[in-house]
Amino acid sequence: MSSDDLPPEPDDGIPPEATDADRFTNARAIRSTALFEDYTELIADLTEEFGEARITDIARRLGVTHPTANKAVLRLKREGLVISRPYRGVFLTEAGAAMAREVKARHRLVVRLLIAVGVPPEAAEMDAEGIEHYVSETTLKAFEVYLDGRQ
Amino acid sequence: MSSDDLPPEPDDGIPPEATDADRFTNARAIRSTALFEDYTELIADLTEEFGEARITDIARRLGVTHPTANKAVLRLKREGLVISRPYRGVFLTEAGAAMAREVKARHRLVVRLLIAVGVPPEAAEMDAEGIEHYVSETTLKAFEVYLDGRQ
DNA sequence: ACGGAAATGTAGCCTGTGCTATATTTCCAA
DNA sequence: TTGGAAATATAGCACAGGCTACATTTCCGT
Ligand SMILES: [Mn+2]
Ligand SMILES: [Mn+2]
Ligand SMILES: [Mn+2]
Ligand SMILES: [Mn+2]
Repeated sequence: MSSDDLPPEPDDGIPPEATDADRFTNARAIRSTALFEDYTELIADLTEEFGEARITDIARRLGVTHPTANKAVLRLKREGLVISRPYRGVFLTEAGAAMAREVKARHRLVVRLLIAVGVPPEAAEMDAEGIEHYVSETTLKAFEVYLDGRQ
Repeated sequence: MSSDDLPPEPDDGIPPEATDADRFTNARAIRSTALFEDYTELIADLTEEFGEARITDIARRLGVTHPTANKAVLRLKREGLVISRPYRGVFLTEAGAAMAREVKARHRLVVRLLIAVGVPPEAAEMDAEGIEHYVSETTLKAFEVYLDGRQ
């Protein structure tokens, strides 16, 4: 993103560990996509429930005003994640649907893992809404293995 | 924050579950403090290492430019988390130090738990940088219990 | 069929968080 | 001691993501 993906480092035998800056830069990058992930997941839910996702419903479920939801949908549109016509519902594109599926899977897995290690379901749901966005593919796989390994 | 803390709900026997909007609103609130948490934690680290935290070091470790770090420090100052004089180092106030301690404890606990369930240490460190901010007190307690309950 | 209510859109404001370019200050080595 | 390099500050731009106020469109009950 900012510097090279993984600077080769002069061959001094030291493994190219992730530096502090790498970690923070990674977290910042994720932060900027987290909102889109929540929107696509929610739009998928609403579409399943009602056949379409209306701006008002999106706004209410997210706890924001509708102008805020409307603006976000414009950004989603610009990114090719949704399509919509004025005064009509919002629908996911293939890319948007793919993101929704991916996020939903992550969401469920995080909740399951939290509950498995003893977190009360209510707290697990609450915390997962933020955590889900920061769980890497590697970590996700580890969660799966852990959850499978205890039937 | 936005509406009441927990609306009592007309006494219909239904337990006042956290609604979707509550979860998203919670996540948004946390998102706005996550940056401060990272700064205070980092300033504590630098102060321990070098006796003070210089803007340049803060910026480098976070992977941002120094004007960005400088502006953030102004906000931290306004919030009473740090003190600093122009062209000098940045120091935590008591409130800032308290936040740093709290965040660092959370950070370590999250990393430990991730590793305990099988996440590779490298990935655990990376993901924890984002996850740490979204782990509630309840979840943290559960992590402690889980980690203690295995030797 | 139509008129008011509900939904949606738009304008415009604010703050946060990033950046580059430039000015100022401090520090250090000759 | 002093001049250039390094560090820090400031100005100003951009965009995200909140909000309120107001305009427009759609929907629905009479
Ligand atoms: Mn979420
Ligand atoms: Mn989610
Ligand atoms: Mn962090
Ligand atoms: Mn941290």
